[in-house]
Amino acid sequence: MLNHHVATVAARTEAIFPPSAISERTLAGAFELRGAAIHFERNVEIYGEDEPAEYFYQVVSGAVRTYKVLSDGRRQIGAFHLPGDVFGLEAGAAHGFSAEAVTDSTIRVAKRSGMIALAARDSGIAAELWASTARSLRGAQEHMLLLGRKNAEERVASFLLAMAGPACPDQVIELPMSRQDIADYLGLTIETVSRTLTHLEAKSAIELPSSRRIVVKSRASLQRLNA
Amino acid sequence: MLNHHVATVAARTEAIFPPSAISERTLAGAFELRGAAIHFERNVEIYGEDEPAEYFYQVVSGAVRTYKVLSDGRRQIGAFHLPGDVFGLEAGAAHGFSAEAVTDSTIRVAKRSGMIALAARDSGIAAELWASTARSLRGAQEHMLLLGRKNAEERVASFLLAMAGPACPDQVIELPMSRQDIADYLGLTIETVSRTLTHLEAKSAIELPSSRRIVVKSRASLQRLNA
DNA sequence: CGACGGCTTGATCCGAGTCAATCCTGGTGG
DNA sequence: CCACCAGGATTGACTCGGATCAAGCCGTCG
Repeated sequence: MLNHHVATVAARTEAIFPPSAISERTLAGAFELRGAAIHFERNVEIYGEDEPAEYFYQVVSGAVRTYKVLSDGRRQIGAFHLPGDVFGLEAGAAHGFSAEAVTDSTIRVAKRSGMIALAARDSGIAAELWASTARSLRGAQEHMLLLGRKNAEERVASFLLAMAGPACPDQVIELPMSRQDIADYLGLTIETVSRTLTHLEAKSAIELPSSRRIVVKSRASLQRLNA
Repeated sequence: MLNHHVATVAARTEAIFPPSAISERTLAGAFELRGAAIHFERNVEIYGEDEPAEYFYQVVSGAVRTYKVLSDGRRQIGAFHLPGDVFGLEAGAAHGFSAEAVTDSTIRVAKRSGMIALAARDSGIAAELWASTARSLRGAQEHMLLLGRKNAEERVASFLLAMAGPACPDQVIELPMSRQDIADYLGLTIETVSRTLTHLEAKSAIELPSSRRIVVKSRASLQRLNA
């Protein structure tokens, strides 16, 4: 989802409440209290499609990709989850897609049954659970527009703007994911992603000091591509 | 979403409870009691993107499309909603996408604020609200895979199988939507949709007695295209 | 009966995919 | 500290699936 919003909520929660005063009255707080923090190494599976959904997850550090694959191996990444993001919120009994660590990541894990019981008692938690799912849905809607109707240049520009977050001149983006991940997220091939980045550099919209680092030189020209 | 599941829940609810005994303990029941049924004519907007989200909606009869458009008019339909389906469930204050009636439709409308208040009191309602949103998210995930990674023939086959619902030999599909709607749902052009249908007919997977009616002759050959 | 809108069909084009070399570059071991 | 190596990234040549442009067709409704 590339959602920075949840991250700030989590950070704020930690800032306001010293550890001993963390409350279960918020989703982030509930994760703090009930969740074990587990470390996953790069490219390790967190859960697989159709596995029973036993836990809910929150990224503490690192990055996670959620995706589906066709039987012949074609992969579509639905979202990247960054620190603070909650994922794996299944209402049904089984996961609808798989999740893997993009980089070495720390993930807080909370029992689904416990969280649901908590939500049944506390309507505030229930509301946050719902809101978080609705936020994911909104991201998915936006992404369907990209996948169904945008060309390669527009897709890459949208991705860069989402990764860049709030405006800031000469912003440096540190990409946690490979070109293959970006391609599978944008519904393109690595070659097209690479060519498009090179092309954007030629137009001096961005700079590419290294393959995992991108400098946004002209946010405006990226935005123009977003229609 | 082409979700037949919710439809059956609604139908069951009506079957079990005579009107006077309808309970607010279920989402469908809450819609029954609190929702006004409104008629929308073909192609009429139900709500627009970025409008304040004042209501939740449930299809009683007809069909609804939810979609986003780019500034130059390119349109992506995220889901079709059939009788029983709930849509427009926004956790935020504004709608993230637009909704229009595909055909003349009756829509039950319930005040968002009332429904949220009800969910705060009744955790069962809260759970259903969340489950309904999660179901939409799952549909969106599936659709991202289609839009990002399937070819034209696979897209059309997936669509036909989703519209056909549970197996049944020589099943006749009555399409409520135009070729343009199908194209905008599948991320294709009308020409490609039309050609692909003709091609599937040539392979005797389907028959096309009229443009809004499709007979599934070989579910197996459609499924083979689904990978 | 004619006209209009939605659908189909055909011809051609083009953007992204495929296939095939390189080219880094970051990590390793000497 | 430097040379080497492997895997990811870039670049190029060519192909191809679906878009575009352009007629017709057909069913419906006045």
